[in-house]
Amino acid sequence: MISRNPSLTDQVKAHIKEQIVNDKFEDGRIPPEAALAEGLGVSRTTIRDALAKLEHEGAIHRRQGAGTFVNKVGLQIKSRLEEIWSYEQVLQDHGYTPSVKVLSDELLPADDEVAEALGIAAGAEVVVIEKVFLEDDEPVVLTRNCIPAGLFEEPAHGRDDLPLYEFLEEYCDRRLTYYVSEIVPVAYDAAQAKKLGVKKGTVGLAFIELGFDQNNEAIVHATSFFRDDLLRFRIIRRKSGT
Amino acid sequence: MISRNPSLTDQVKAHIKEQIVNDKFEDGRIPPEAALAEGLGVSRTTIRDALAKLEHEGAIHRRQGAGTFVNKVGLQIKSRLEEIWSYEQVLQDHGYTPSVKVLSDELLPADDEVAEALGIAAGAEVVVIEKVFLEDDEPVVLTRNCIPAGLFEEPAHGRDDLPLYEFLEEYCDRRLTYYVSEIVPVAYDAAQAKKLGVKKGTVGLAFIELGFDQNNEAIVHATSFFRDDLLRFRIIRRKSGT
DNA sequence: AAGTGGTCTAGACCACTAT
DNA sequence: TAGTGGTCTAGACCACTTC
Repeated sequence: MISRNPSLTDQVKAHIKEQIVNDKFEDGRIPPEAALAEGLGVSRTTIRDALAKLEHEGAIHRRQGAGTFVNKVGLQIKSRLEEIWSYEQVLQDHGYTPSVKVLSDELLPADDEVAEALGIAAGAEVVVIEKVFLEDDEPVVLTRNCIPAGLFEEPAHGRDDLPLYEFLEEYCDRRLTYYVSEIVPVAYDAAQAKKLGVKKGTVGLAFIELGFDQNNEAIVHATSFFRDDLLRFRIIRRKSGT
Repeated sequence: MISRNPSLTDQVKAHIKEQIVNDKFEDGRIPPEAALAEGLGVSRTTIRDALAKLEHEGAIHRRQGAGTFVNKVGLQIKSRLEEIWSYEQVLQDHGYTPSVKVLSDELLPADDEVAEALGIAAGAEVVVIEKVFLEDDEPVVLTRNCIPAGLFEEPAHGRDDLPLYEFLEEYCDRRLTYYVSEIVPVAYDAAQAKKLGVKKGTVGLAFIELGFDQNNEAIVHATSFFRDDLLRFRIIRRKSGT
């Protein structure tokens, strides 16, 4: 029936997700795992892996002994904090048509905090790209990315408007795999407020984060500032055997 | 070797985690899955499930073809946003010795927002418990929980200082299984500032959230306010095939 | 070429829920 | 008691990294 890559599990997941969003399951009840497995000609393990992913992102709810059900509340959640990858995508998910404006793209000596986080010498050069994401000329997100200059094999001319992970893949040959993000409430200073189109002192959310590549090396220090009146983040918090 | 409950997977996970934190693996390299499976007398699936959980919480890093490694950065993260369950635990993880003070415990008519979120009639009665969590008499977290009065089989006398999930299990016979949380930056008003021991207008983080039970029913509406100078949240953000 | 993690299968049994 | 999801096994093959 199906080809590899994306994996069988991901194809099954997409298949079930599609049926969910198109409301194909009566009473919000999803068929038993055994029935799904037989119906799609795959093993129950594959079905379970797909359902586990759907449950994790809040689309379904499973109860041992009872069954698997569509989770209406979870389906409504846009911009799940732990899954944010590109701000263009976040804005699109909110129904906006996003655009991006590069405010600056400079080679600067790293300040101490950034240098330590990236594991480079204090004062070593970093490429600093400042961007703002807008919808209909209204700023929603302001970002500042610092990338060690040593990572570049050649100067990156003019493509600094690319999503960061594409930019890093293109010019540094590194794949961004995860961020460790600190969530900080801030009152915007004059400079930030101007770039975000709000009054000085307006309250907003900031991410201070470090991005790592496939070899678990820190490759980017990023700070992002958000318009709380235009974009809010949600997250599903579960009990977990830490 | 081992008994069920906690599951084999969780026992294996705890076993490996212990070796990680005690630095038993040379060069931060974790043995191949096949070796772990043979060594512990379990199947490779069980090992993989345990490693998947450890990777998800940031303790390890896996690379196809290369191996499995200890993730020093991830290990240092306390208070991972998506895993917070009791604030006592959060404060303990930060090395504080927490205490809790109940500010109020009343039966009130629900306001419209809370009533709609909980799916009860506007003005229906809710039990409202306001608590503050402290370390050395210094407030760190302020919470306000609203529980539909109809969930109580008997009045809950005096045990409102219990962690919320224990309280709900004890008096309402419901197990809190997950929260959907909205993350909001705020400037504290006079009343909030006084309870948190900060100046009016201080910036902080708030959670506005809805807690669900094992049957996916909303059972509690909660708001929490934090002292940003004493407690910060972190999260690992990964690419995920949504 | 050897060794690693990633995907998938087929099947067994357990724990829990409904009726 | 029947049916559901949860755990675990043993084994096959694939994709990728390392040497």
